[in-house]
Formats: sequence, C-alpha cells, structure tokens
Amino acid sequence: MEWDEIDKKILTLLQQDAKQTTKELSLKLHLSVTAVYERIKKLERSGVIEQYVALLNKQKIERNFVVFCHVKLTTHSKETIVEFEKDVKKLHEVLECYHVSGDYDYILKILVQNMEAYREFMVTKLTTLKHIGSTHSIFMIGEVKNSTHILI
Amino acid sequence: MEWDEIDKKILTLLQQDAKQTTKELSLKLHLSVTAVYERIKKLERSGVIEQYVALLNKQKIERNFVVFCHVKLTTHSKETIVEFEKDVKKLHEVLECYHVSGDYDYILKILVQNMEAYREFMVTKLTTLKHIGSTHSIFMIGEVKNSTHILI
DNA sequence: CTTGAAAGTCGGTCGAC
DNA sequence: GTCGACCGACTTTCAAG
Repeated sequence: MEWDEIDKKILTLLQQDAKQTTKELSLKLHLSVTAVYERIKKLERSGVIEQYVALLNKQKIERNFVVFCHVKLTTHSKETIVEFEKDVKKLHEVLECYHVSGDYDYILKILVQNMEAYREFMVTKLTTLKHIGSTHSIFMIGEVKNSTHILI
Repeated sequence: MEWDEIDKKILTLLQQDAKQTTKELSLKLHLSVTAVYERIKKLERSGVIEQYVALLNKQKIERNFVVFCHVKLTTHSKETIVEFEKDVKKLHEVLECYHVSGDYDYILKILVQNMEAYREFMVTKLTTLKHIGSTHSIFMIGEVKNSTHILI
C-alpha cells in the first residue's frame, strides 16, 4: 500500500490519541471530514492500523516490576522451537518475546507485581516449560521511556 | 483507587479494543450504558487509563528491525544519568529504555527499518551521546509475541 | 480532492431511584 | 452506586462537482 505525507500525519496523530474525532483531525490536517474518514478507513482496511487500545498506568494497577529474561533452549529443532513459542505465548506475564541472535535464544519482557510474584512466575510457569535450558534475568530499576509511537 | 471485578473487565475489554462503544460494553457487562460510561470516566480521571492509541503493523510500515541494545555508561554520577536519560528520550528510534541491574546500565529497545538504518542510528545518534561507555546489540530474528495487554 | 445532506448512532448530562 | 430519557455532536454513507 502506498501512502503520502497526509497519511503519515494521520498515523502520527492516531498513535498519540486514537480518541480524536475525524472532525478534530480534519481541522489539524486542513482537509474535509470525509477525506480524513476515507483515509483512516483505508489505513484500517489495509492493516496498517492494526488495533486501537487503551494503555494503562503500570504503577496504578500495581504491575510495575519489569524483568528482561534471556532464555536458552536445550535443543534447537523445529519442534522444540514451535512448542516453546506456543507455550510462552500463553503466559500473560510475558508481554513480549523475541527470538534473537547472540548468546541466548529468546528475550522475554515480563511484567509482574513484585519480586515475589516474579519468583512465583519463574518457579511455577517459565521454568516448567519444556526445552528450557538456562535463563538469565535482568531487573528494571527505572523506566526511562516506554512508547508505542513509531515515527514514520 | 479501588476497583472491582467489573472495572477489571472493562480494562481488559478496552485493552483489547478501545473503539468499542459504551453500548457494546454495557451489553457484554450486563450493565446500563450510563454505569459503564461513569466507570470508564472514573478510570480515565484516576489515571489508570493513561491513553488511547492506534497500534500499527510494523511490517506494513517497514519498521520491522528490532534491536535490544545494552548500554554501559562511563561514569555513574547523578548528572551523567540525568543527561543520558534526557538525551535518549529524544531518540524516536528508541521506543523503550530501562535502567537495569546487572552488567549493563540500560536496555534500549530500538526500532528501525533495517540493518543499514541501525548502523546509521548507532554511528550518528546513539554513540554520539555523552557518557556512553560500551554497547552490545542483540538483534531480533523473529517476533513471537508483542502485546500491550496487561492482565489485571 | 471538495461540499452538503441525510440517517443512524453515540457521548454526555439530567433527574429519579 | 443504578437506570432511562434527552439532545447535540458525532460517524458513516451518499450524490454531485
């Protein structure tokens, strides 16, 4: 799909605030409501805009303990990888999981309540997964930046 | 702020799809439109709901090259830390930055177009920041999971 | 791309329980 | 806390230029 500067601007604005009305957007973009509406629908249909979500304040919901966990598998067969990835997807504490280059196979971003909850998560969930070789946890001391906004 | 099971359910639903109308939510929750409306407003006012955003498909906007960069600073004075954090926040390629425990001081999640763009980013942006000691890049081979949904 | 009009839906406020 | 009703504003679709 092709898009121009106006589409980029729309995506920027919607990444900042998805609750803006098309009327507000039309004023900012100096376009008609219909034009903005059609462009947004096109971006949604084409899949560029994947979803609209509410982002929560991690502190206020007491889920502020972020851990990066590097995971190494015991073997690296297709079946092992597929099974591990299927299992890890089910863990709601794991917000992100990436297959990566380097010393470890995967990086997991895990969000729990506190160290106790993390211990519980490791003992009862992560380390019970099949094919887990070793893990290495890096704990967040402070969040400097956390954004979903991709500059286009 | 205190909240009950209904509030939790609302937060879950809005984290999945923020474009649902209060009417749709009221049907799912077996409540009146007004009741749902008031609860959402309370969650917004209290700051539990931080913002509503559009999430984009990274592949379709050709910004699919994810790198985790571990950064070590040269010194660790208050001024050094404050300045580094201020500078790194300005880099739009850095979506996330965490001060962490362990061998490195910071973990950065960086999103760029490709390896070439990453090289350019490193040479012209990240390594030009003051107080940068060493860096270690881990490249994403595949995305297994990437969610903003926090289970409450 | 624009404007304008139409129909239906929704947000936000109200008084009442 | 809950509800139903109200109205202005909004979305969405359409035709026409």
